[in-house]
Amino acid sequence: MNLDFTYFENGIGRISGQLPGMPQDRVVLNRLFFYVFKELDDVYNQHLLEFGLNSSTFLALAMILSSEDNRLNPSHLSDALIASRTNVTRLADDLVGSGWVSRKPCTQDRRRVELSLTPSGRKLILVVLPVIWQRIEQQWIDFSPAEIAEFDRLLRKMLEGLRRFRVAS
Amino acid sequence: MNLDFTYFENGIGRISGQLPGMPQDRVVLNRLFFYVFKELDDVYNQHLLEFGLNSSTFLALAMILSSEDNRLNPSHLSDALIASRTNVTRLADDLVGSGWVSRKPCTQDRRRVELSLTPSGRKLILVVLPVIWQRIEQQWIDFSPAEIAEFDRLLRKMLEGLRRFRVAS
DNA sequence: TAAGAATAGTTACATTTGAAACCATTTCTG
DNA sequence: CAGAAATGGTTTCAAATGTAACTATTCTTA
Repeated sequence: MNLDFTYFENGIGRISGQLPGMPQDRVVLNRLFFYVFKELDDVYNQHLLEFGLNSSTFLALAMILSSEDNRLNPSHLSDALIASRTNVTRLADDLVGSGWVSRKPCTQDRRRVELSLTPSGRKLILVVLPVIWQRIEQQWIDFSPAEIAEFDRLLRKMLEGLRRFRVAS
Repeated sequence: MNLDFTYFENGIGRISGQLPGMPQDRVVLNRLFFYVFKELDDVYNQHLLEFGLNSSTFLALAMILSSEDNRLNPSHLSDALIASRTNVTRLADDLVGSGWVSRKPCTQDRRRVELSLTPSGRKLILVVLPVIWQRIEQQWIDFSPAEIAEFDRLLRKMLEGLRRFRVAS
């Protein structure tokens, strides 16, 4: 797949020449976002493949590791991953099937389930995390701390703008 | 689906307290990106629904409109949309089925196909574009021109960092 | 405290998308 | 110029993910 942004930019430029009223810089910005996201997702899935993981399974393991007492409900995982509960059920099936996670009923609330890392799952994520962190540092190596802080600020501001902008449901 | 970023941030904070060496600000930045993207995609799909469109069909119509002579090959569309040729075939099927696009064989190169807007497709996209532009302006209303320019610069810089970082294929 | 509402997880079904294989055509190259 | 390689489009198959319906349990409230 070709990830050349110029196809889009040229098109947008031609429309802007024909029709008045396009907020061109912001249209480009929204679209640029798709390109960067696509690349980000692809690149990390590539890097995780060598460990038998993808961004969902990796993040799930990391979130269970980060939980108190090594226990996490599927619903919380669903929130942390921005994934449907359906998908988290399936994800848990996979992780249990791979022997990285155990699934036990919760005694306090019998509707719930508790996901925990098995020793093998814990070992895996503790190997993978430092490798991924190193690569994240590589990825951002040309950014100054000030640029990183500003990027963070702009992203959160964009998120707020989008939420205000949601269609009422 | 809950789009609360704090689930992730809390988890990442706990891991950082346990394991040394996490570039926390950049880890958060990468993840924040997923959240913003998800929201962006959702919101615009919501807004396009009232016209019977989604972000793919909308962008396809816009790209054909922007093409020279109102003609565009599926392959070019695939590049502009960052979508597989498989998917563009299907997209074209839909658009032709809805009566918005016509599909004709190309006389110069008989491997190719030419997608053009029908009068009805042209009418639709000319109605939708100004509406969407207005909403994009709303979405970005709190951003100064300097912030927009800086955001653009940072996104392109991030894209470059990611491309250098790709696994050799 | 009993009935209704809400929550947790799963299942069945549908949607979206891409990879790989395939055919037709065009371009490259020895 | 003939065979090999590349390109354009489609089809087949598979992977990923979501919605809605469903069961079991817990919470709310009249």
